Amino acid sequence: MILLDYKDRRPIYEQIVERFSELILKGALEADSQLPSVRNLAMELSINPNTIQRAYQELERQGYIYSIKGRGSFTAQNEELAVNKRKELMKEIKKKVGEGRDMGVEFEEVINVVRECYKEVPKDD
Amino acid sequence: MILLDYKDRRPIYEQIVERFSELILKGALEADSQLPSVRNLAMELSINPNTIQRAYQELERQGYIYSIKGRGSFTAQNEELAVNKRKELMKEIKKKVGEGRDMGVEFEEVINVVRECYKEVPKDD
Amino acid sequence: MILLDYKDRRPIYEQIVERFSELILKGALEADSQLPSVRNLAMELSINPNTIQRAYQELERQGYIYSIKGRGSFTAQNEELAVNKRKELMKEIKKKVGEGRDMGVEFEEVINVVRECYKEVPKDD
Amino acid sequence: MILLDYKDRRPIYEQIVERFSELILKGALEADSQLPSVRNLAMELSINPNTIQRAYQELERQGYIYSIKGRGSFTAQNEELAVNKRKELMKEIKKKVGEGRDMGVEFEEVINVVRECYKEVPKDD
DNA sequence: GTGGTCTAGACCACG
DNA sequence: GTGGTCTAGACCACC
Repeated sequence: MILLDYKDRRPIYEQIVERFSELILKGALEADSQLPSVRNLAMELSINPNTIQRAYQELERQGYIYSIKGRGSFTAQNEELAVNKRKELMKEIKKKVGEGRDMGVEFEEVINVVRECYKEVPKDD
Repeated sequence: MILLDYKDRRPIYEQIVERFSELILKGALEADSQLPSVRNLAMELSINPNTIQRAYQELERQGYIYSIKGRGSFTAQNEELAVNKRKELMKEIKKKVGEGRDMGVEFEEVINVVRECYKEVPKDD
Repeated sequence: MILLDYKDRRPIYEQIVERFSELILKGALEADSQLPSVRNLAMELSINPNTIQRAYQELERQGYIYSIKGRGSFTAQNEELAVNKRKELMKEIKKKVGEGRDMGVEFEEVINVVRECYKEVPKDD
Repeated sequence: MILLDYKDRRPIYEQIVERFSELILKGALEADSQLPSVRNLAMELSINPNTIQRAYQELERQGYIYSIKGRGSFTAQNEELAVNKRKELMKEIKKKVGEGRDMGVEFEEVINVVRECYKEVPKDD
């Protein structure tokens, strides 16, 4: 469910946050479904529970999940978050495309890449 | 020429590296033109010369510039670098577009964003 | 009668305590009226009877209710409690107003807020 | 500068966050002035550096301070934050006054308390 | 020196 | 069992 990349410069907790937020935004996790417990996930990934704790806390702060002491952590499925994320994503794409244009990438080349993406069959991993 | 953002999470030297590599790749700096000396640039930006030194080292390591002892540092204008950078950029765009697709962004929406980018007059920032 | 907020950071039992003490202090519950039984309330709220038990214990400890073995729990309508609560409330208001003053809130602004509160028709929530 | 209350139910890091945000909002700390280093403050308060780290991280997240690796942490003096905080404060006061009203506190009593607050000479502690 | 991340292990409150 | 806080101590990147 979660794959860690220790060579990645980003901290582990951030990778976990990104992975879960992705799953939630894609709708791969249903609303109010329970996440693995802090201790279990820590064992599974062979890392310290504190690191999971931190990731979950960040996810809660960002509105992706909510945690109840003594019960567990659950997905929040906030539609507003998804909208914002999509907007942000489009902005990033725009920025990247702009950079490419400045470096001499042709319009058709970009279009082809986009077309390729949408040819593929969407897959949940 | 260089604007530092102290509130940016990235280290200063990385900001400098990115700025120069951008200028070089976009062709804003001609080949073999001389960069400001470590000491001058450090003074101008009011930062430690070590930080500039580190940025220049990194730029040299990546092939963007070359240094001649006692003479200074010069832009390398390496075409291979530009090709790689463009490839990398396209990969990133592909990844972002894929994410958008998984989150329900429509094909046309992406195409429109790309079109918009190419309608604008290219500008240096 | 009782609404639980699972996303609230405060423990369930504390929410129950607060709700009952509020009802009692406001006079919404008459003196010596019987509270729902631990078992019934637990069923109604779909939570563990232990949690209700704990809430009732806390309410008894604070003097809001009294329990008779085999009979049930009853409201205490303790006038002293109400006086203390009012004093505590005034202290809190004083503290908040002081904070506001330190942050530059004008005297008139506070007075207006207070006036507004007393213009409204009192409502039970 | 910071006083910890170990009897307080709130976690230590939260007390630190509150204290600093108060000082910043009141203007007791000038903009861009350096905060004590994580290690120093930890030593001074005889607590673990991680706890300070967490407090500073939270302060940064909320926009009260900004931290630069290798340099230190600095106050941000964000005016928007102050405005929001004042609004929030007025809301809280309104709520408390409403509670008091429901419990039989007279209008004049509240007004007197407010007047008292504004009679006092403002003091920084 | 600075902030930032992580581990190991403990204790608490909650259900 | 659950999440939340804290300590002690380590290592890293940055300046």
